[in-house]
Order: sequence, then C-alpha cells, then structure tokens
Amino acid sequence: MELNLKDLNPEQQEAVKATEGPVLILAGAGSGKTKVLTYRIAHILEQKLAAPEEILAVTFTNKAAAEMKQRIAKLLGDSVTLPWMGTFHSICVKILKRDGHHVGLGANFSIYDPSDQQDTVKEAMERLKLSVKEINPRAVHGHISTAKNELVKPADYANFANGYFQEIVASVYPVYQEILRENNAVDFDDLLMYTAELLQNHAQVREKYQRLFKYIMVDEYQDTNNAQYVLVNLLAKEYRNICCVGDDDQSIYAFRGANIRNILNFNRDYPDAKVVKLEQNYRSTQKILDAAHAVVSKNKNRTAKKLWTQKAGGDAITVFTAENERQEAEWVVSRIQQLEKSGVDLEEVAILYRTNAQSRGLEEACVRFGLAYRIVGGVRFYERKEIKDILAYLRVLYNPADDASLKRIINVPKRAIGPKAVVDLQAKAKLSGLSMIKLLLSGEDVSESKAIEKFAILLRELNASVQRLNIVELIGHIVEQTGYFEMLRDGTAENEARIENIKELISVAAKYEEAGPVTGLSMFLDEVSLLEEEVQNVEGGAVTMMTIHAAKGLEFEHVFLVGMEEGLFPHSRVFTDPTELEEERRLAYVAITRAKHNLYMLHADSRLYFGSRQNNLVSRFVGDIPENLRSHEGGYTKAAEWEAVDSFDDWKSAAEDRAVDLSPGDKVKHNYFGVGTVLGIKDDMVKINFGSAYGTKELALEFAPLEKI
DNA sequence: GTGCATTCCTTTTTT
DNA sequence: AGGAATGCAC
Repeated sequence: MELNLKDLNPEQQEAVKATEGPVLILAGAGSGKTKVLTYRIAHILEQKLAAPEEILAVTFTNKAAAEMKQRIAKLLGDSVTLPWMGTFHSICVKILKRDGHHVGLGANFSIYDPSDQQDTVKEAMERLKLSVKEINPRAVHGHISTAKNELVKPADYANFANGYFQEIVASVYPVYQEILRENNAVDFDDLLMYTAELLQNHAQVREKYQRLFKYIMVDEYQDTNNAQYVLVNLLAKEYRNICCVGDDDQSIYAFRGANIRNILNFNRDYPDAKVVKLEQNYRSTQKILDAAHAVVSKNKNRTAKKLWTQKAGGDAITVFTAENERQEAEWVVSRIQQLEKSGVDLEEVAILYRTNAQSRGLEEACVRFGLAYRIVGGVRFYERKEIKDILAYLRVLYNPADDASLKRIINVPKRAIGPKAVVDLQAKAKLSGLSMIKLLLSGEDVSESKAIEKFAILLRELNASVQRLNIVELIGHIVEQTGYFEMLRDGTAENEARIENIKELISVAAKYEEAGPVTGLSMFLDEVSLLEEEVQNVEGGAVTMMTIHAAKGLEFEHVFLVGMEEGLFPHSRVFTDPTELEEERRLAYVAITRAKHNLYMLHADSRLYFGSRQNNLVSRFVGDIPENLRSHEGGYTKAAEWEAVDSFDDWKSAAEDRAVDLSPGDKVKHNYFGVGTVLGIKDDMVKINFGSAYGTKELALEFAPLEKI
C-alpha cells in the first residue's frame, strides 16, 4: 500500500517527513495532530527506516493509543505489526515486567489503583500512630505522588521537607513505600519512578532500550511530568530521533505534576531541533476560534500564536442564564432534543463540565426527558466494588505477597472472618516469615478458627486451578466457588447490575483467553489496572457527558458548557494561586475548542452546592469573550469583574496589603491550623503561634490562607 | 461478628 | 445531598 502524503497540508507534510533528529511539533487545537502522528509512523514503516518494534509512540490515554493503532492499520493494512504504543504507564509496565528485577521488583507485582493507594497511606499512618482524622491521608498521598513524579525517593524526601505538613509526609512516605514492597506492589507513580531508576542506574538495561528505540514520538508533551521527561529524553539519547507533539495552551495537568516547561524548553534541550507549527485549524468556525483566543490570550505564560481557519463566520456563542441548576439542565436537554428533531446526530453532541459532581443533575434531566446519554469517566470501571473484589481475588492468586488484596476479600462474601481473626493470622504470618497468603497456601494448621481453615481450603483449590484454567474460566470459577455470584443473586436491581458488570469484566478478559493459563492472567491484570474508564455502550446515538479534562482530544459539532460560574469554573480552589488560574484558563480554551459549529455556555444564578444554595457570579471566561461573539438568552446581566485577582502583579500587591495589615499580637485564623497569635513578621514570612496542637509556624504571607480576626 | 444508625466529610481535574 | 466511616446494639 502506498502512503499518500497529498492528504496533508505543507506543514503537516514537513512534520511527517522530518524523521531524523529532534523535532518539535507545536500543534494547535484541531490542527490534525493525530493525523500527523499516524502518518509519521506509517511513513517510517513504509520507508523501512525502522522495524515496528524499534518505534516507540507514547500517548496520553489508552484510548488515544487505540485510535492511533486503528488508523495506522487503516493506512498500511491490518497485517502490519504495530510499534510500541501506549501510555507512559503501560509502557513502563512492559519494561518493568522484563527488567524490574534490577530494581528489586518481583515479576508478579500488583499495580495498586488510587483507592488501594489511599488504603496503603492509611495503613502507613496507622503504623506511625498518626491520626487519620487530623491529617488527611489523601493530601499525604498527593504529596507523595508529587514527590515521585519529581523522582524524589522516600529517603531523600526529608531533605526537601519544609513545614509541618511535609515533615509528616517525610515520615509517612518511607513507610508507605515499605508496605508496597511488602506486598510486591507498585502505585501508578512507581511505574514511572522505578523505570527511571532502572534506566538511570543500570547501564546495560539503559543501553538495551536506547539501542532498541530508533524513533520515539511523544504526544501531549505539554502534559509530561518530570519523571516522564527524564524517561523519554534518556531513551532518545542514542539516536536522538525524538519527536514531541504538543500545545502549551492545552496544558491542563499541572495538578498531577505536568511541567509545561518541558515543552517550552525543547529548544534548549535540543538546540538543533526542527520546529514545525501547525496553526491551521480544521475543526471550528472562526467565531469559536476567536472566542477561544480571547480567553487564552490573557495568560502571560504562553508562546504567542493564533489559529486560523477557512471556515469564516459561524454562529455566535449562545450564553444562557438559568435560574438554578435544574433549569440549566432542562434547558440543555430540551435544546438537544430540538437539535435531534432537526436532524442532528446525538453522537455529535457533548455536555462538558468542570467537576464530576455536576453530572448527576444532568443525568437526571436526561432520564426525565428521555434523552439517550453516556457518561465518560465518572465512576471508573475498576472503582466498582464488585470489580475490585474480583481483581483482588485474581491478585491474591497471581501475587502471593499481596496481603492487602487478601484482606479485601478474606471476608467477601461473608464467611465469619472478622478483624480479630485477620490480625491473628497476620501475626502468625509475621512469625513464620511468610505472607498471609503463602501461610494459608502452605497447608499447615494455621488457625484454631474453623472459618479460616475453611477459607484456606478454598484458597488452595483456587490456587491449583490457576494452572489449568484460562482467564475467562478462572474468573467464572472464582465467582462460583467463592459464592460471590450467589451473594449477588438476591434479585435486587443493584446486584443484578453488579452481575452484569462482572460479566462485562469477563468479556474484557476474553481478549486474553488465548494466551492460556497464568500468562493470560498476568496480561489481564497488567492492563486492567491501568484501564481508565468504562466504555458504556448505548444502543443508537447518544449524547456524551464528561469533564473537560476527559474531553481533551475530542471534537463535537455541538458543545454545551455548563456551570460557567465563578467558584465552579474557574474553581474556587485556584483563586489563591495565579498559576493555577492560568491553568483554568487553558482548560476553558480546551473546552471551547472542542466545538466545531455551535457552542453553548450556561450558568445558573443559584446552585445547590455541598448541600447549600450558592449564588455564583458569571464566569470571567464568559466575560472575556467579546460581546459581538455572544448571543444571550435568559436574564443575563454581566460577567464577573475579577481583574484584580486575575493578574499576578495585582494579586501580589493584595498580598502585600495583607502583610501590612498584620502586626505582632494580632489574632489570625488559618484554614488548617486554626486560631493563632502573630509573633512577628520578617520579609514575606510571618511567624505565628498556633498553640499546643501545632506549635509555632513560619508561613509565607503570600500563600498562607490566613484571616485576621 | 454482623447489621443498623448516626456523624462527618466531601468535590477539581486523572494515568 | 450523598457516601463513607464510626459507634452501638444484637
């Protein structure tokens, strides 16, 4: 098959043909980025510049990888062997399965999902006798995650720790890591950190992969974190054929460690880099692009650029002011039903929101009005209780060090094994130097508890079956033998749905049926832990609902952007930090540029939030859009005027004002530490005594959430 | 050891 | 408002 580059515009062709040396492709929203990447890979393969396994293509989501695979197959024919393609995390799993033993990782390691990770933090805190009530384990985990993304190891964290909270983290982090080790488990961040460590410290392994990957491509480079940055640049050292694609305006993952400077500094890292700018947009009308530009160009931290399109004109952006969130949802749904009547395909319609919590009201409205919908994200597949249970069973059988998974299912379904029996078993295991699972499997008389004995017999039987059953049979065997299905067969709709979910899991597992026993189990567990979302199949057309983050990379004819309110979007949590405000602005840019033809922005004068009513002002992002691009419905008055906090300089002077306000002896209230007394102020730091609970703290005036009382 | 009621805590975004 | 975690009665 002949690859036809005539399908591409001159810049796109340039990007495809520039195979050798470092290349940066600055690809604006809707500029055909995926097309360029797929053609580029196809081009390299077709020109026989490299074998498929010598190409590494990193994408941001599994979905993006799947789509790219499909499109390459379409270009070159189904028979083509595909390159290494996937997310950073999935590629790291692949590498660690092969070579992880160099960094002390057993081959059968478990991958803990976020809730397992949080449980592990809790356990670490319990071991340290830290109160889970006073210190939020989630926040602790957040800090550990950040550290790992910066490749800061447990032992080194203390050197960076600054302030009360980080000292706590410094004590928890090593214990957390130790527990993961005990269970032969890793968290998501470990996948990156261990792979980086592996490549940094083990020359043989490093050179193996450096020589293997002749061509490396990284999508969404603006959203890479430090660990990912180290990884790709290390891998690219041998051939230097590294091609990074991204758009600094679409960097929206700083909260999980993404560093926008990675893309901004590409030229510094590779002074000989070829830079290709894709600025022609094939997606949206000029009006939509103008609106998006009006919002994002207020950011200071960006490279100057402007998208253009041949689709001049277009409809104005409809802004609807609703009385409350219920009316907002109803307006969206009825407008979509009007569109449907006029022949619009529901697959071309999306409702986007800032937070997952907003989906509920919209979902209700869809049900009430009978509009077909699907939610992307929300409750993830692996977050469902029944799925977690089944996966825990599989992990126990796969990784006999994984006592955390054992604890999850040892009494599910109920088999009269309470917390006390578990603690006893744990103690015995510790004495014999085995994991609880291994002890149970050993067949020794481990407990006077009849219930435990019975469970041990069950476990041994399941363990034996791993060798002879393929993954589909194995799951079926587990749900029957353990009584899990029986527990769910009580006729309630809820449990019916659970059974359906497990069947769905089995159909996912069918992909690995042919790999045979053990291998299939291994492949299945590795992949399913990193699976980001459930794909809900809805018969016929349906509207798609999701967060703006989840919508990145997608496009729709009609986009409804709900909750355009100060406090929601931009979210109130970012008001204290101008860099985060810039990220919200980029998020708004991403949201607006999802629309091809029509964009609707909604806000409600009154909204139920946290159980209480709030009256939010219209989002500043609406106000940023020039009036001649908007058309209003409902009782719109005007957008919030928040310029004072929008600019870093002004905001700083506000902080300085506050500094002048405080003097020794003043009583202040801190969001976290409570009430305290100001002891003194030096430069931009303030020293406050918070009493016996937290002692004396030095806080940055600029950042501390302080209030004078 | 299990089941129920009450409290309390949450919500930013995700691999 | 809703879900998880805790505390209390069987």
